[in-house]
Amino acid sequence: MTASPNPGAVPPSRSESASEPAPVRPLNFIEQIIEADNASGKWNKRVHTRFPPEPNGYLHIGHAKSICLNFGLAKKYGSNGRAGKFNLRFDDTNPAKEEQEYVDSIKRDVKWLGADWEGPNGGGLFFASDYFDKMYEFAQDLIRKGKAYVCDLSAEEVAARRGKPGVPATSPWRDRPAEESLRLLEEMKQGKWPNGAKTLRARIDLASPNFNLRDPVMYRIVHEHHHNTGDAWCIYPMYDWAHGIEDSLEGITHSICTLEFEDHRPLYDWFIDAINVGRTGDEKINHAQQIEFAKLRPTYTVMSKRNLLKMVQDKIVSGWDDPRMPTISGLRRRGYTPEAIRAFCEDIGITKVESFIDIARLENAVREHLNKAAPRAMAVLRPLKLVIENWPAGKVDELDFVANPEDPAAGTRKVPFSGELYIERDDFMEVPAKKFFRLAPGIEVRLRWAYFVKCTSVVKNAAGEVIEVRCTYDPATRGGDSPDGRKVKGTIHWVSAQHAVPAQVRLFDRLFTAEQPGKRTENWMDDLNPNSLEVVKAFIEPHVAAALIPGNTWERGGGFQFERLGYFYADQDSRPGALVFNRTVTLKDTWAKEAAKA
RNA sequence: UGGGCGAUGGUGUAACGGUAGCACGACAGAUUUUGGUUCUGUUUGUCCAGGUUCGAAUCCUGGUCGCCCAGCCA
Repeated sequence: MTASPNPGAVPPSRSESASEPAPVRPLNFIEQIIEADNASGKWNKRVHTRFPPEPNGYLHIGHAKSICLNFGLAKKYGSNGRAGKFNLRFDDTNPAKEEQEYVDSIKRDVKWLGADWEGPNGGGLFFASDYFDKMYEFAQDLIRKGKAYVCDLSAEEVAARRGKPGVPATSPWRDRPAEESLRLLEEMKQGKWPNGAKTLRARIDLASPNFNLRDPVMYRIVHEHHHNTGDAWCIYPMYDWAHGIEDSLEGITHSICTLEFEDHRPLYDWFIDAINVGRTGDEKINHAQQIEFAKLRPTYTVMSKRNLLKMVQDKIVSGWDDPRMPTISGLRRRGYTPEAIRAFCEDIGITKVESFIDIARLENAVREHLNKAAPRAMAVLRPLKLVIENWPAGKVDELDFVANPEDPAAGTRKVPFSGELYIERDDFMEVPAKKFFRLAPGIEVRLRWAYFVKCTSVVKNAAGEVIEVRCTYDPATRGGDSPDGRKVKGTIHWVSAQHAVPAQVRLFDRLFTAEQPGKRTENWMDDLNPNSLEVVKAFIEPHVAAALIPGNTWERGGGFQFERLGYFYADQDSRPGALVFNRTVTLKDTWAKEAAKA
C-alpha cells in the first residue's frame, strides 16, 4: 500500500453545502485524505487516530498542535453514528529516558486541552509496553520468515559498516540460520547478554539509498527498570519496529506524525507487510496509513525537549511550568485557556510546509478568548498617588461596575471609591506629549466608572519626581457621565488607596530576543532575553481577593482582565494575604506604538 | 556529487487546467466610559527559466533555495 496522498481523487465534501453561503474553512490535506477514504470505503468510514508521546518530557505547544489535529479529526469524523476515535498512547519503548512523572504530566495536559480519550470520541489509554509480548511473537515470526536475524555487531561496528550513498552496508550475521537467531533472541530476552552485545535486525536491503532500510535494528538490549513493566524485559523494541504494531493493534486508521518520519514510512509499511506475509483474511493485521505534517515552529522560543530541559536545569526558568515556557503546563500557569490554544491550532492550519508561526498569533488567540471570558477588574501596577482635594473627608462611595462589558451575564461588582487613590504612573505626564489623552496639569479625565477629575497641582520629592497628583472632582459626574454633556479625551483606571489589596504581579516578556534563537550565533542561549521577567508590587481592586483560593482556575475565578493593562491569572504561589498574579498577555496598546514613534 | 520532502503578499493558509481568495499584521477612518472591543476601507503575492495549452500557482523539463536522513533516540 502506498501512503502517498491523492487529494484530488474525490470531490471535497464542502461541495455538499454549496447552497450554504456560510464560510467554512477549506479542508486541510489530511481531511481530504480522510474524506476520500470515507468515500471509497477504504476503512468502512472508520476514523481512528492517536497521540503517541514518549514520556520523556513535558508537552509543549507543538504537541498541542498534534493533539488538536488528532483529536479534532476523531471528533469531526465521529458524528452520525460513525466511529471516530482518539487514543492516548504512550510510546514507552526506551526506559532509559522515560519516567512516570512525565506520564502523569502528559495525561493532565492532554485532558486539559480537551482531548478526552475517555469521552464520546475516546478510544482509550494505551502503552506501547502493553504490546511487548505481541511484538516479541511478531519478531519470532519475522525470523522464521527469514526477514530478521540476530546480529553480533557492536554499535560502533554497525556504524562503521553503515556504508555511504552508493556504498552498501555489511553485516557478517545476515545469513545466520533462523533457529540460531530464534535461540539468541530468546537469550537476549532472558538477560544472558549485556547491553549492546547483540541486536535483532530486519533483513531488508543493505544497499538501499534510504538508510533506514539498511537492515534496521528491531530490538536492542537495555538492562533498565521500566516505569510500566518493571524488570520484566531487558530487550526493548525500536521506534520503527514498535510503532506500526502499536497502531495496528489499536486499529488506528490514520497514523499522523511529523515530517522527519517521511523517510521512515517505507519501513513502517515494510514491517506490517512482512508480518502479513503468509496471513490471509482475519489473520492479517491492521495497516494504518502514515501521514506526515509539518510541526509547529513558533518565533521567539525554542521547542526541543533538550533545550527546554536545559533551561530548567540551568535555572533560567523556574521549572517546566514556568509561565514563560512554551509548555502546556507553563501556558496554563500563565493563564492561557484550552479554548485559546485550540483556536490557535485551528488558525495556523495543517500542511507539509515548514514555516514559522509568529508567536503573536498565539497571543492574539488568548486575547480573543479572554476578551469574551474574563471578568474585569482594576489594578495599578506602578502606583502614583492621586488626592482629591474637594472630596469630603472620610467619605467612601460604593459604585456598581459591570463585570464584563462583553458579557452581560457576568453581572456587576461593587468597588469602593475615596479621596485618596492610586493611578498608573504612565497615565500622568507633567508635560503631556503630543496625542497624550490622559491626566496632566489642568486636564480633566474620567476615572473609569467613577468621576471626572481635573489636575490642579503636583507634589514632588527632593529629586524633582512627581510623587502625588492633586485634583478636584465633579460630584455631578458620578458613574462617569457628565450631565452637561462635556467630554473628556481620556479614561484612566484607579484603585482606592485605603481599600486596595497589595499583590505581587509578574510581568513576562518573551524568553528570547530573536525570532529564531541561535540563528545568528549557532548558540540559542546567546539570544536569551535577560529581561523576560519583571516583578512589581501592585495594588488591586478588593473583590479580586477571590483569587486567593488555592488551586485557582479560570472556572473558579482565577483570571481577570485588569482594565487597560491586560489579562492576569492568579498564580499557584498565591497565599492568603499574599496574592500573586501572572500577566498572561497585555492588551493591544496603540498608544505605546504611537509613543514609540516619537 | 545518494535518498526523501517542500517553495503563493510581512506572516500563515486556500486554489485540484478557467477572475489568485481568506485570516493575522500594517496603514487610514468610524464607534467607544478600557488608546481595549467592534465596524469600514486600503495595501502587498504564485522561487527562476523554458515547454504543453485557447488558457498554467496548478501539467512537463531543467535549475535555484530551504528542511530531513548514515542512534542499539523517538
